[in-house]
Amino acid sequence: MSSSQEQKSAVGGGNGRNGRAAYDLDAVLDISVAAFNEHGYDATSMGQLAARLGTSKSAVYYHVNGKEDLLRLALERALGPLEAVLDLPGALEGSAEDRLRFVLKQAVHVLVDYLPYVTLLLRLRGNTEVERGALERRRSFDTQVAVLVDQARAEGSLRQDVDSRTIERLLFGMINSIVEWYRPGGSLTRDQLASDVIAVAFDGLHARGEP
Amino acid sequence: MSSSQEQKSAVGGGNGRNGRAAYDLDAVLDISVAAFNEHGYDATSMGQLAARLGTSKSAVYYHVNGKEDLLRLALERALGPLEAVLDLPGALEGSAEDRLRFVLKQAVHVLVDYLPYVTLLLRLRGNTEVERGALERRRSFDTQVAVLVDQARAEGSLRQDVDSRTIERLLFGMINSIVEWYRPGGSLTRDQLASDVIAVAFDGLHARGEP
DNA sequence: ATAGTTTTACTGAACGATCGGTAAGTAGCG
DNA sequence: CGCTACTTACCGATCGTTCAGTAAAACTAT
Repeated sequence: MSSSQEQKSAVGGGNGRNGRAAYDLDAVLDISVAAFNEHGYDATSMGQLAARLGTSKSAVYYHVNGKEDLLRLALERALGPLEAVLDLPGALEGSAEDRLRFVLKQAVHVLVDYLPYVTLLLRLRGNTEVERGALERRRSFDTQVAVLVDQARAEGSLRQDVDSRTIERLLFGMINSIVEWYRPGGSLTRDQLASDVIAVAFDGLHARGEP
Repeated sequence: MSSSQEQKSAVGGGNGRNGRAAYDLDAVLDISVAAFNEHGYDATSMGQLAARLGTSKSAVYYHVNGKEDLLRLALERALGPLEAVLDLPGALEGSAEDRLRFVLKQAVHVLVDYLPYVTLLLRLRGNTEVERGALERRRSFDTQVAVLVDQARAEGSLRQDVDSRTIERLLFGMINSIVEWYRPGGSLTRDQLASDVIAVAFDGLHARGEP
């Protein structure tokens, strides 16, 4: 009954001319987003996408309505999980500092778990209505975190000498940059990365600071 | 005798049909880079560039060899000043921590002073040889800073519980993100921003910590 | 000072290539 | 037969780029 999304997916599919190949939407999306992230959305043509999928250009149009539709579907996969973080119990209960720590840690988790999709989101320029809509949702997320920073400052747990909007920007600058270098499967695990980020953000780089 | 580059520059140029309009290379570059940053390099056509310059498409080709040449010239304006930081006395003398602090602060200064050009650099995808060359130089810069982080750690001034390469990435994630939100002319000055970044990076967000 | 020449800074039209997208037809399945 | 998952062929638009021509400024010669 539940809407399933994993069925066949002949992703790397070396399907030749045998039977039915049957790409599903997930496979098309995964490969398309990978291409978008490698060359940029605008620099990636539908022809290149088709080549990577091992099919013709118009076969892609069987699965999606067009290039922009592909982008819209991909961005939803990043924005959905990200926005969901703010509704989790950990983001709603406890001290402002605890809630901030929770949201930041979860943001890192979403970033890593949906790495290609979030990467795509973070590189938007706002050229089309779809892009501007996604940027708007992202801005809304940032604003909600900025409120958390403000509350933590009012609580007295955060330094007062740096503007709170600046703090929020620098925090997400640090976190968002993860998509540019982190690749799962290495020695640095997702959870280790998240706690490293929180540690550096809250305690700084200095060696001192008794645990 | 010296090769001068500042001469006329009818940038916003409301040149009608009088005399010679005379754009110089600087004006063309400034306007082009602004357009690249607004819509992305690939999504910006030579036609749009010409429209913003108030001339025809082919007039642009009088000043530069082509779109990629425009990119190459613009990237040099970011990479030159950035690489120069590492040759300054402050980057070569003193303790590793002092040298690291100096380089980070100077990096923020370059970022702000050449904001549009550095912004363009930080958004490259490596589609062409020009882009790959620039990315290579940027990677080399990052590597040299990573060495500084390593030395500061060996000195005992930096925390040992986070991998030094991770530290360098997070540091530059924070610094580079500045191009996405900082605009000169506001209440936050260039120098204030630089010391905010250093303060947050080294001491963290926590309120505690006697100065 | 004037005429002739060269250089500068463009214009408008056109080029082949590639873009996103579509129309019509079809092979393999139940 | 009818449906799914394509294929080949093609469309108009736009891309970066080129080219022949030209008006105005700058330089040179008389």
